[in-house]
Amino acid sequence: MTESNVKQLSRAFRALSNPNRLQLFLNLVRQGGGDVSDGSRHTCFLTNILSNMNIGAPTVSHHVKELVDAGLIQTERDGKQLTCSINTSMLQKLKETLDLRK
Amino acid sequence: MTESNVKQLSRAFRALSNPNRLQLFLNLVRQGGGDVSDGSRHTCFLTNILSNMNIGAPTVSHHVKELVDAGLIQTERDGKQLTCSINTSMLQKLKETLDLRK
DNA sequence: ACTATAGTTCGATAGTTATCAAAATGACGC
DNA sequence: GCGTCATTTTGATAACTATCGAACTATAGT
Repeated sequence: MTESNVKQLSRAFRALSNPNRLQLFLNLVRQGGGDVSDGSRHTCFLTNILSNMNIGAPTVSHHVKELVDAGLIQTERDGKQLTCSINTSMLQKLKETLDLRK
Repeated sequence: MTESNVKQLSRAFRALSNPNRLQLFLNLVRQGGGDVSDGSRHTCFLTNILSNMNIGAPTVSHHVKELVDAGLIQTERDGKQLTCSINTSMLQKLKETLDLRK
């Protein structure tokens, strides 16, 4: 495992290390019902999330950016709103990292 | 998923969110060759780790404590040295959390 | 008891992070 | 172009973290 690989992984773990951000991410992941064939697309409605969680819009925006920077999701503007898609390959990498066998 | 569950998970992710600490943890995990039947026991030789990594003893000690507090490992004194065992059920939890199918 | 080795605790510091309120941007419909 | 909704940027602040050197504790061998 190279040093830069470790850095990348730790960055992703960091993105999941804040309770609110993890909750946000899990909302995305669990939300399912993706409108894209590979099932990786989920709508990400910041105001919606906002009403479910106890944090302000700027903070949500910040958290989304962190998740993007960590390579866990991508975002795309869709009119006034955002659409987020989960980066499944990064998820896979994280799971493999946590695997004892191998 | 309860709020306290999310907190617990985010805590574990946080423990893996520092490159040096993640490297340390991976060393333990990959080290294998456990001397215990379930394969979950690994020797954790802080001075050894110390020479492989570029951080001081107090810092290593701190990182180990963080991993313990996060529920990722347990430690036991064995003479002058430490023995660490991986908490496989916590690893399992983390992997499940990252699972899209659920 | 003395020494060497392994690890921990303490105190300090520089850097990072989560959060907010306020202001700014972008998109849409009228 | 104006108002409104959704999100972002900016600037500030309080809290947290990684790291170190120095001092400390614990264990084992002589």
